[in-house]
Amino acid sequence: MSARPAGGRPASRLRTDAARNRAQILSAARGAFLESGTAVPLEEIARRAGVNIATLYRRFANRDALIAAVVIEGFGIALDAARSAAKTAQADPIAAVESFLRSMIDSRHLLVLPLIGGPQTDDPEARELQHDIAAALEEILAEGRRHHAVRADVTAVDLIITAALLCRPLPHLPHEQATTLTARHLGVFLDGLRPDRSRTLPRPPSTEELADHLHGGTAATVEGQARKR
Amino acid sequence: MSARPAGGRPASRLRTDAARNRAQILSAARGAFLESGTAVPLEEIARRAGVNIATLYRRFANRDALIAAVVIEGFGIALDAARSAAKTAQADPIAAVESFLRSMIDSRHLLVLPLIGGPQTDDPEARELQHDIAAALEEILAEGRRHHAVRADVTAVDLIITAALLCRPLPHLPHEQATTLTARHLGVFLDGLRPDRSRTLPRPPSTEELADHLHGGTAATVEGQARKR
Amino acid sequence: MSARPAGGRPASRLRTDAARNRAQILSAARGAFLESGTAVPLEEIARRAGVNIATLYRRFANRDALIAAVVIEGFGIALDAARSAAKTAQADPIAAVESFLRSMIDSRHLLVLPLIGGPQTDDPEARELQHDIAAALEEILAEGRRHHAVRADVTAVDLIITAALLCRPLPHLPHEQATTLTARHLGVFLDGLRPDRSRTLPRPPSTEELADHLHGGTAATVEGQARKR
Amino acid sequence: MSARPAGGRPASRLRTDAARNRAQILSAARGAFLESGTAVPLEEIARRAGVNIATLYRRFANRDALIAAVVIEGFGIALDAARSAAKTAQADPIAAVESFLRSMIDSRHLLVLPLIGGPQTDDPEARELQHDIAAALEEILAEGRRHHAVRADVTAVDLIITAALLCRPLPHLPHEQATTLTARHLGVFLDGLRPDRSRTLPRPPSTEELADHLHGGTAATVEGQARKR
DNA sequence: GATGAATGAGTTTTCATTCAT
DNA sequence: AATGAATGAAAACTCATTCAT
Repeated sequence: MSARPAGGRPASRLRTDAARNRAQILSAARGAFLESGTAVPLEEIARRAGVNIATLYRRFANRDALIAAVVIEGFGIALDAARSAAKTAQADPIAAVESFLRSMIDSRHLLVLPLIGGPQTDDPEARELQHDIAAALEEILAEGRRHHAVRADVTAVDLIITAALLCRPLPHLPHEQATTLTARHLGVFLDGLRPDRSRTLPRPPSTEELADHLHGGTAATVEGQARKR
Repeated sequence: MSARPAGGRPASRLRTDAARNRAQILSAARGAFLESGTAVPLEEIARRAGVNIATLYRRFANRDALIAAVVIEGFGIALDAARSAAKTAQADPIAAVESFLRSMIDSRHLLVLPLIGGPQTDDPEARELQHDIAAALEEILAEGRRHHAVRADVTAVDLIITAALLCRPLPHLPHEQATTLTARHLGVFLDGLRPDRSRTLPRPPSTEELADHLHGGTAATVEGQARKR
Repeated sequence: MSARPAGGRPASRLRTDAARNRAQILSAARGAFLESGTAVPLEEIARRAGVNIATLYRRFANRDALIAAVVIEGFGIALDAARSAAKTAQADPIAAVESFLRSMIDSRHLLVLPLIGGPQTDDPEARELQHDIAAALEEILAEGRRHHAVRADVTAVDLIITAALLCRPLPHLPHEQATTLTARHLGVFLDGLRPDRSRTLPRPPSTEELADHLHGGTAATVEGQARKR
Repeated sequence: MSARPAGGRPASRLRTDAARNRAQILSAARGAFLESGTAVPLEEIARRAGVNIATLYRRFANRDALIAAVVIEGFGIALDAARSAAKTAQADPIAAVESFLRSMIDSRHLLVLPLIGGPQTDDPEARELQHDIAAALEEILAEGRRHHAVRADVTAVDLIITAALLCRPLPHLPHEQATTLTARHLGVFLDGLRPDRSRTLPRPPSTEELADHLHGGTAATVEGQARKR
């Protein structure tokens, strides 16, 4: 489990009711982002949370801050999953990979597009979490390579990308079918992870090249945040 | 190749200049959607296209109509790719699958999220195109199964889903890196397609179950269209 | 009968098809004004008339010109009614008044608010028609006074005002009920026209005072043209 | 006097400043509707009221809501007038009718086309007010019939219609002349109300037939609201 | 003479954000 | 700390009017 509370920034100094408001706003934001994109009117989020818009603003300076908080929440969950999977890596590395990715898929409604595919945030806390996630995954892969259980040319970044691909919703499909189809894709992918591979993967970008982009930087979202407003 | 011009709806009865404007608007919309999401101000699209906003409205009744047109354009391209790949399926089915999926990735800037993952449209023309794409892919897979070149439990829908996953941009990454990482994911996936599979895929939804959703229905886009406005 | 064709400006020099277009536009305008007010989009009038908006503009320079034409058409009808009634004034003056006012009510869908209450126009032709109407009505009243059949303090302007009041639609009521209620009001009014009057009317504005306003001038419409656009 | 403040909807739960704004907007709307019709740009109303357009929208969801509020305000005034007149009915019924109708004319700038002739609203509050007005007028007429001071075939609806006819502005005429001419028409009408009538009125629509239309229903305004936009 | 097309100039409407209570 | 209220600034959408075919 991650050391910090999954919700992100310590809500320590908040009055009880204020803390409850904050949690409700985060939860409402998650749902609203999921249903209507990160460009939903903040007023709708406030309404869902049952608080006044001004209260939302007191808690989160602006839309970006709110997005960041939601993303960090998701990263916390992802980190928990990665570390949890890493603990089982010695016994069965590929099962650990599967466990991580399945866990990601199962809680993708909580993640709300964290990882790379999701809403932009350059919050330092988010960066740190991403770094820790990569480390845990690398640990799993190292174990896999040592046991010749996983093809050697796969990296932690590949797993993160895979998680990003799989977690993004297929908006036209009902949840259950989307889950099934995603699981099928994952099944094929996991089979492809075995070391008796038949094809060579293109050289991955170096970690350095990637570092900046894995985190902040300028984003070009396709379906994305659209206007920042 | 598809019979219809890749541009989608027959621009038949349009005056020459009007047809040119229409094409420019579509192209501008594609680019703008790609960069800023489908919620970009229509005025920016008009500006990019070098026409007045009212001209855009004369051609496309509203944002949804414009999105539908862009999607249909993308579906046309996807159909061309699927049919083109199907022609080579007899020689090497798995190469045909690879050809289709690479083609999708390479032209994802033209597709602008068509297939399942993309912006919603229930245009009947879009439905028809989706149906034709599925048919061409099924043809490839049938050939693959006959030659024992492709695992038997994979369906056309799996390929469509895969294309949808791979085509969606990783907004935080520069184009080149995104392409590389996507190609790596694809490499693993293709290896997983081989028939000597080690794991069983969950039962796919029946075509009937899927049919409705592959097309219209209620959408819940995450980063998606955001508010319809 | 009025000398000129009721349609207003002689459509003499128009090609046959152009003349037909002009008539269709006028008719469409009448209906549209009646249903949706004089601020209806001109494009809707064109659509109703089955012609292109540019054709409408070729025929009528702008909204005001179109309104004027419709009003003049109505004035022509009113003048016909007044003259027709005047012919019967000698036999029964008050019946002549009744005939005129009923005739106005019956054809109010053709009048589209001409007279004073209606859409503004300062077309000289309209002024002339108004003058002629007043003259015919005065003729009736003179006869009525001579026979002591009509109270002496009523003037042609009173009748015009009455026609204006009665012709304006009661938009919330179905046609039939509106007609009945208007007829009832008219009945009471006609009874009040008898010479054995019990009350004194306030002094009417002099013809000079009125002249300008009976015609053009600045208008302040209440439900009126609204924005000139 | 009516129990409710003439301003209509109880501004109860509004903050003091907000209530003041609301009143200013209503007043500005009344004036603007009067001068330029109910299709005036809402922005102009906001400007007159000295508030931002968004403030207007916060108070009134759209043009129709604003119109309804203005109409209700007018109905409140009309009800006050009717009840006030009813109190004097015993002494002189016809004077009470006159008092009501004159009162309507005098405050027609406050009414802004309430009653039947005016802008459409199907607000339940408006319906109730209309019903109460009719009741008060019927009371007057009953008294009149009892004293043989008013012809027996006249109903409350006739008086409402008369008020509607008289209150609608004659837009081409300056206020003073319009008032004089309206007063002259009223004079004749009142003389026609006397019981020694010479003509029979057409059968009035039953209250039931009328009920629905006196209130909501589909409207077809001539100069009216014009497009709803 | 007629029309498809284009556009400039509004108008309505919606938000993010700030302020005063 | 929470909220009702206000607002500036952007969009979306609509029209009258003109132009080129």
